[in-house]
Amino acid sequence: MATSGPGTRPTTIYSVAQLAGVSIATVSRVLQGTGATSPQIRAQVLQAVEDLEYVPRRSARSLAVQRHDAQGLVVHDLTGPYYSELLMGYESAAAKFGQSVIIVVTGQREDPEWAVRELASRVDGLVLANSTLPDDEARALGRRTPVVMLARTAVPGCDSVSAENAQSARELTEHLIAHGRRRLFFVGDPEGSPDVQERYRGFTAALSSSDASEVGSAIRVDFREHSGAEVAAQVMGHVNGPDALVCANDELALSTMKALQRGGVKVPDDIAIVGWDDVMTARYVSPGLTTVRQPLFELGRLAATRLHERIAGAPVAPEPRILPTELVLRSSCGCPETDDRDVPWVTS
Amino acid sequence: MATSGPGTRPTTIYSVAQLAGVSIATVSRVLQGTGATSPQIRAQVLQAVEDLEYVPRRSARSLAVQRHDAQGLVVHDLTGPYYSELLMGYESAAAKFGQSVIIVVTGQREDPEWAVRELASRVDGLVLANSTLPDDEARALGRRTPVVMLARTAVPGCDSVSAENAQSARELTEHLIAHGRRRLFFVGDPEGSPDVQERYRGFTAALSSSDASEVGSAIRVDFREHSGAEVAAQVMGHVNGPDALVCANDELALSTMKALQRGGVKVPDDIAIVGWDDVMTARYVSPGLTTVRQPLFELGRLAATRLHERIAGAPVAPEPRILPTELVLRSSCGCPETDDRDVPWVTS
DNA sequence: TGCAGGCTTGTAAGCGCTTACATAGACGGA
DNA sequence: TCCGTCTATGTAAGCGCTTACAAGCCTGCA
Repeated sequence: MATSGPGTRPTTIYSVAQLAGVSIATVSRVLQGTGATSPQIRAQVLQAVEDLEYVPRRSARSLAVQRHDAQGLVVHDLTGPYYSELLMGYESAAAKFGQSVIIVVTGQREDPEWAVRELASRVDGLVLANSTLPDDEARALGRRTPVVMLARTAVPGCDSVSAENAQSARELTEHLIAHGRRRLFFVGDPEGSPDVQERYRGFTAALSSSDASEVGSAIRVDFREHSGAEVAAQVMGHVNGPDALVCANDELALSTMKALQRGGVKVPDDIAIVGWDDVMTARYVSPGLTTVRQPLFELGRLAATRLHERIAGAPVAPEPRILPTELVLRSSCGCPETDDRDVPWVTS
Repeated sequence: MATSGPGTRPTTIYSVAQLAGVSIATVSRVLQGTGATSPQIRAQVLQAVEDLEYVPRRSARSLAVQRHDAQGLVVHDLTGPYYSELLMGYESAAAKFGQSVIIVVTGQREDPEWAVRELASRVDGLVLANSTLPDDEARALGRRTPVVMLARTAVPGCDSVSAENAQSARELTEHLIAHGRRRLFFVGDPEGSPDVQERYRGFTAALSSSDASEVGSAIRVDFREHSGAEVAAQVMGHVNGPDALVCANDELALSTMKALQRGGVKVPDDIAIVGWDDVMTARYVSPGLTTVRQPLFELGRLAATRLHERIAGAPVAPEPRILPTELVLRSSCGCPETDDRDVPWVTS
């Protein structure tokens, strides 16, 4: 029979106690399930709660118990399929632990550090993704609250989860070399993020232990889709241009591939192209894009889980947790076209 | 020189006051910028704040001022490009207002209503997307806290923002009819969401005011990518099957198209296919997918803005706010292949 | 010299909830 | 019948912050 119109004072634990004819302590005990209560009283309280549509104020509870039951997730941006799946994994795990998740996107912020500090004051712990805060700031945070690093280089005193990069990059590159490619270029900016840096490392490692002629330099461009045209222009100018492109992510790979095709270049005959992430588009284009699949959902889930453990008192894990990735061979690398029935519909 | 190791009591406004040699009220005033303070004292306080790395506890402040500076966003899931862009728009606007955003994904929850109630107790207002809570529950919430409906049918007493559906669906359908298509089917489940329902309405409206033979029934399948094969199977069985498919979203359209092509059906010659959302893949496949572009970023931003206004005391808008969508004609509908240079890289 | 009035600062009362501790019954054994 | 033990409930002291109000100080004018 909630009579909480606008203007009425909102219902508090006091209203409930009054209606049920008990003290607020009893109401609290009934609601928390802590302390013994007689069935009789419990029923009365529950009835009053229902009548009043009472929901305890989180802030009051947080203040009293010094706990927020919330986790903070700090990412640089949210564009692309990468983050939505990560976020799904994260949220679902957090939900399972009864934790809310508060998101901060630092990309466009004028003052990310402030935003994160403010965030830290309303959660029990933080997950920091790459390209959000500098390491020293992260470490400082780690001293005051549980922090889990996501897809970034480990920082002492903080947990860290990420997907494997260098090894898969190496395998991917070796795969291209096995296809007979010799003039391989890396596309993307290794300085841009630790992930890309690792991939570049794997790329050069594969090259240096092979007889591929070029030293595998990088075509440094921005991460996103619009860089493709730029790359294609650079590539098509050369007489002795690359015969294989290892791109830092799929968006880059796809847009480059499209720009090249539009310019009359045959993929993979003239140039092989591979990417990273296995976005949806990768399996729809022609030729299918060879790429590396990251367990994004799992990564998100793991981050949430680790943070929850830390919040619950677990010590910092000594070693970073690195999830394995998976080569997805389609035909942009030179492999024969397949039916690609292995679509990851049942990922999680 | 923060000495806040584990074990030390965390720094509060009291520590700061003590270190600065003033009362907590003064610290508060300096930090809030409310009330006059002498430059002298202010400097001392600020210094102490810095030394202690003090950040006010949000929960204490929220309790005192009865405000959270946070908004809740409730969505059914987060998969696909739809939500990531929406979320970007939402978060960026909220950040501009100094609001945190807490996300709840109802899709996998055992008890969404509880989750939302709990959410409501830690924010100043809520945005409810479609397929999350039933209308009556939404209305009930709207009575206790500002609520903005997102992409769902308007509920009296709540604001509402969404993208236009019926009219574009109608235009899309008429476009197919203009291409000479006569046996049009809708793919997707109109019962599934208000959005789809609207699109179906536009679809049938276009048909009934034309001479297209079929009455335009719907092939009812689930929203997501995996339904494509199912649709293709149904379609290919018929002798006099459809010559055009209007799909509820791009994932459905794309997977159906792929399955059909794999089965030897020519798109658009044998069957035209159109979708909805203009996901990234739509411009990479061949033939390019004709679809409808929704202003997702803008939609998110608008929702956040409207909610913020409501929280600030603005009254409920009498009319739902409906953003225009845009037909993106590529070639899966039968239009000649274009270069499709109009990629929306500069959307926002 | 005295005092009104404007600044600055301190005091203390909440905000709504949890929980340690006190208290009052109920029950059973001697 | 009395008392010790439990058990169910109430009392009240915080949690850390804001803010109305009181109080003290200084300035300038009569």
